Amino acid sequence: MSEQLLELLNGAGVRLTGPRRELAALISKRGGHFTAADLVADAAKRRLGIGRATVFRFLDLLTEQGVMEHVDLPDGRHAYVPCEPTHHHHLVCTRCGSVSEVEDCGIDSVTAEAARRSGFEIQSHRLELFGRCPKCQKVKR
Amino acid sequence: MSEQLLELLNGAGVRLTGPRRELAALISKRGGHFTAADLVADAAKRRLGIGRATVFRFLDLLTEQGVMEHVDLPDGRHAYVPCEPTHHHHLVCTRCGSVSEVEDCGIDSVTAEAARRSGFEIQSHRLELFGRCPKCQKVKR
DNA sequence: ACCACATATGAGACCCAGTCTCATATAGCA
DNA sequence: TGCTATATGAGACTGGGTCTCATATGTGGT
Repeated sequence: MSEQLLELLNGAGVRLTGPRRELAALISKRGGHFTAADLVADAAKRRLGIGRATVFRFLDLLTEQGVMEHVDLPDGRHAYVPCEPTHHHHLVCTRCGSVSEVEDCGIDSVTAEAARRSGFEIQSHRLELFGRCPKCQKVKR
Repeated sequence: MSEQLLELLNGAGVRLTGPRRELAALISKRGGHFTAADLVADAAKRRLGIGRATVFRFLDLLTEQGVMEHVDLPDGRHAYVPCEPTHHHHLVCTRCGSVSEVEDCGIDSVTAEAARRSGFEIQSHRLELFGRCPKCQKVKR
């Protein structure tokens, strides 16, 4: 799983450094979303000596490569989520934090309709869905 | 326009204080979105002696009342936008910053489809559309 | 019109996420 | 193996937002 990340970076003209390997492993060990602070804490816990700046730089790098994205949780916190480098939307479980991806599910007709009504020329959009994943639906509320 | 805000607050068991009246006026004077820093600067420019904390508290208050919302601009900046207290989505002009609202444009079928495919039970969603408003489309790029 | 008191305020310290700088280290090619 | 562009860590810095606490003020009851 973290090999995928490294492989991708390899093909993108970036160096495969020690810190990057370690961070890739930490990220893949966390399923779902996490905050930058989580990752910094993970690294600190293992005494890897990785600086905050390096963590943020790595997250930026992954984001540029399209395998990481920002999500704003319903409570306003910022999270990062690993994902496929194609256009898609996120389904975030508000209980366990896991994230699924859905491809376009007919959103184009929605944006077209919004454009028609408003006169806007729509360039991009952001859709985030929050709810309970199948596993968490089974847990009593 | 700012009367609407004040009227609403009046009915919500909050006090109509001087600073709140002034902030309501400043907000209604700005169409579209603005950042908290903008509002702080507006107040400072008029030497109203309003503290930062008061500005943020007022924005929170309006958000609780549903007449103000957070929007994350495509460039990552945080903005506040005044809006109707019903469920809707925002169309943000990336050139002039104006904001329009659109009501549900068939998004329910999209969320239903996403739920079907993923097994998630969807509780809420957030959709933001970015583009050019009718006025800005006429300006040469 | 006044009072009492809950609620709101301003000032500034504080916190957290993220960025920048710069001297040092290192991946990866020749 | 050695060279050099690229990446790193430390820590200062920024910007958005929160907290505290002593003071001020709106408002309901008289």
